[in-house]
Amino acid sequence: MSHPDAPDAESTDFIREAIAADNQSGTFGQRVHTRFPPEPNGYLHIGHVKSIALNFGLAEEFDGKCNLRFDDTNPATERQEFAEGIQHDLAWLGFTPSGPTLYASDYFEQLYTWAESLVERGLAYVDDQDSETISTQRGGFGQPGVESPFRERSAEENLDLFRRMRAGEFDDGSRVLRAKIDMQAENMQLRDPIMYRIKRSTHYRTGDTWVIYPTYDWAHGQSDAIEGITHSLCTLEFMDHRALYDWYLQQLDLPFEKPEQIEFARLGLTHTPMSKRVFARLVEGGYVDGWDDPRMPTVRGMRRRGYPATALRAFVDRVGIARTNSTSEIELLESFVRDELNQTASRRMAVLHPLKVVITNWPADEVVLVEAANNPADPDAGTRQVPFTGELWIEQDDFKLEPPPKYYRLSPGREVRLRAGFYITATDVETDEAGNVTTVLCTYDPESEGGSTPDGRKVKATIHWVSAEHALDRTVYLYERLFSDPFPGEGGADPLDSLNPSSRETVAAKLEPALGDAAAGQVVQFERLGYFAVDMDNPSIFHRTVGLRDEWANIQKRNQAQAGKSKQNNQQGKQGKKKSEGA
RNA sequence: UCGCGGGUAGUUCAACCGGUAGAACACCAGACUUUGAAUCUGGGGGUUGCAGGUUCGAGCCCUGCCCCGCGAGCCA
Repeated sequence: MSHPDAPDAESTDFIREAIAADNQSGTFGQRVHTRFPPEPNGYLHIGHVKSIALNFGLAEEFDGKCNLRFDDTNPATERQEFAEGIQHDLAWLGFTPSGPTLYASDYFEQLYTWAESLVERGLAYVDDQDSETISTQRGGFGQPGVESPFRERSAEENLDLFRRMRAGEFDDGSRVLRAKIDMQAENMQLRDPIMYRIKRSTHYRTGDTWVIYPTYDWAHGQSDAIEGITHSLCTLEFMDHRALYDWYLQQLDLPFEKPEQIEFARLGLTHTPMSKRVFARLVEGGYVDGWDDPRMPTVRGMRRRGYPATALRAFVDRVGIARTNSTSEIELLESFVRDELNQTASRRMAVLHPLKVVITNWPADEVVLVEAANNPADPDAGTRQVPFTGELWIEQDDFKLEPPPKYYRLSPGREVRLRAGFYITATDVETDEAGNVTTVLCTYDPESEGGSTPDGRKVKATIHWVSAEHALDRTVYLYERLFSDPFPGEGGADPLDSLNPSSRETVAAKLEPALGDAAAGQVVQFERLGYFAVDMDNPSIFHRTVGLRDEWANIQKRNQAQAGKSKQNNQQGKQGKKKSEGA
C-alpha cells in the first residue's frame, strides 16, 4: 500500500518531541526508560489507561523500557489485593513491564541511608512540632513562611533524633524529618517539605519493620533514579513538585544523568468522575455492586461490561497527550468500543421487551430452521440455524397500533421482514382489559423464506424475533450513564448528587437458542439493539456494553425537542443561564 | 493576594520552530442496505480568549489585559 501523501500516522506530542530532542543531544545516551507508578490503594481506571499507554507506548516506540513500580509509601491505604488487581488489569490491557514488578517499599533502606546523608550535611532536620503548627508556619500564597525553632539543630542531634525516630522511640506524629530548603520560597513545595513521618501502621509488604515512612516527594525521584528512569511522566498537579524532585536528586550527586520529570494533563471524561475517593464511596455506599460493576469506569468494570482492551487503548491514543486540562466526551470512547465490536462480535437475535406474535396461517407445530449470518460483514464468520415457528416474540417498540410519521415497522396492515425469516403482515391484535396490545396476529408469506420474495417486492423494515417455543429466558442489564450530569461535582457539588437513579434496568429477555453457547465474557451483537457481554461469572446474565447508533431514536428525540421548544417559547423568560464557577 | 501552567470547530487534538487553519468523534444531508446498524459520499460549523505591537506576512514573536486549572497533607 502506498499513501505517499497520507499524514504521518505516528502520533506526536510534546513529550515525544522532548524525548526525540534528548536522543538528539545524547542526554541519556539514547536511553528511554519510563515507569508506571500506581499506588496500590484502589483499582485501575480509565484515567490510568492514558498514563499506561503513554509510558509503555513510549518505551516501545523508542526501543526502551518501562517498569511497573508500586508507589507504596503509605501503609494506611495500601493493600496486596490492589497490587495484584492492578497487575492483572495491566496484563489484560496488553502491557508487559520490562522486568519484574518493582516496589518503592523495596527501596526503604536505601532511602533511609540517603536521608541520613542529608542530615549529616545539614540539609535535613528533625522538627518536633505538630502538623498544625508546621502547616501554619508554612505561610500562604504571597506570604513568606516562618522557620521552625528546630531548624538550626546540629547535625549530630538531628542524626540522633532521626535514628531514634526509626527505632520507634517517639509517638506517631510527634516528629518529622524535613528537608532544609527555603521557607521564603514562592513555590510552597520548597518550604522545608517533610521527608519522613512516624506512622505505626502495618505495611502490606514490609509489615511492622518500619515506623517511619518516606513521603511521596522523597521517595519518588529517588526511586526513579534507582531504576535508571530517564523520563518520569506524571500529571499536571505535580508541576510544582518538579523543583523539589530536582533538588533532592541534586543533593544525592548521582553518577549518572538525573531523570527528568515531565507533566501532562490527566484524562477527563464527561459523566465520569475520575477519583478513587468517589469510586470508593460508590462501592462502600452500595451504589454499585463493586469495583468491577459494569457501570464503573474502572478497568475491571469496563472489562465486565464488554469494553475490549483494544478499544480502550485506541481511545486514549486518540485523545493524545497535552498540557491542556480537558474533558473528552464519553461518546468518543463509546465510538471506539462500537468500532472494535462491530468487527469482532457475532450477531444474534434477542428480544428485550417481548410482544407476542402469532402467525395465523403457519402450519401447526411446524419448525423451520432458517440460516442466519454470524457477521454479514465477514463471510468467514459463518452462519447458524435459527428455529422459526408460528409463535414468536418481537420487540414492543417494533409494533404500533397507530404508527407515528416516519415509523415503518409493523402496524396493522403493514408488511415487514423478520430478519433471516419470513415476511409477515399484521392483521389484527388482541388486547387486555386496559386496551394494551398483548398479541399481534399476522399472516406470513410462505414464499418469503430467508427474507426475500420471488416478486422482489420491498418492505421498509426488517425486525428481529425469537421463536417463543425455543426462546431462552435470560436476565439482561441495560445500563445508562452512572452520573447524569456531564460534569459531576462541578462547582464544588457532591458528585454523588448527580447519580442517575436508573443507571441499571433489569430486563427479562428472550434470546435465540444459539446464545446458550455463549462463553463467559464473550461479547455479541443483539441485532438492532447493541452489543452485549456475557457475564464473566454467571453466563445466564448479559450486560449491555453499548447500544447501536440509533437513527430512529434521534428522529424521535428531535421531534420531542421540537415540540418542547415551541411549548417553551410561550413560557420563557426567567431562568438566568446557569454558569458554573469553581466554588 | 503570590507562584506555576494553560486558552485553536460542540469535544479532543494537529498545523514542517512566521507563509493567512486540518483530522477524529459529534451533528446534518444523500447513496447503499435482509440490522433505522455498518459502509460510502457530501455538508454545516473557527474574526486561533481580548486589545495593541513587530513584520511584506502572526495561531506561532513582543506588550498589556481577561478567563480557566493547580499549589499552603505528616496523601499520592
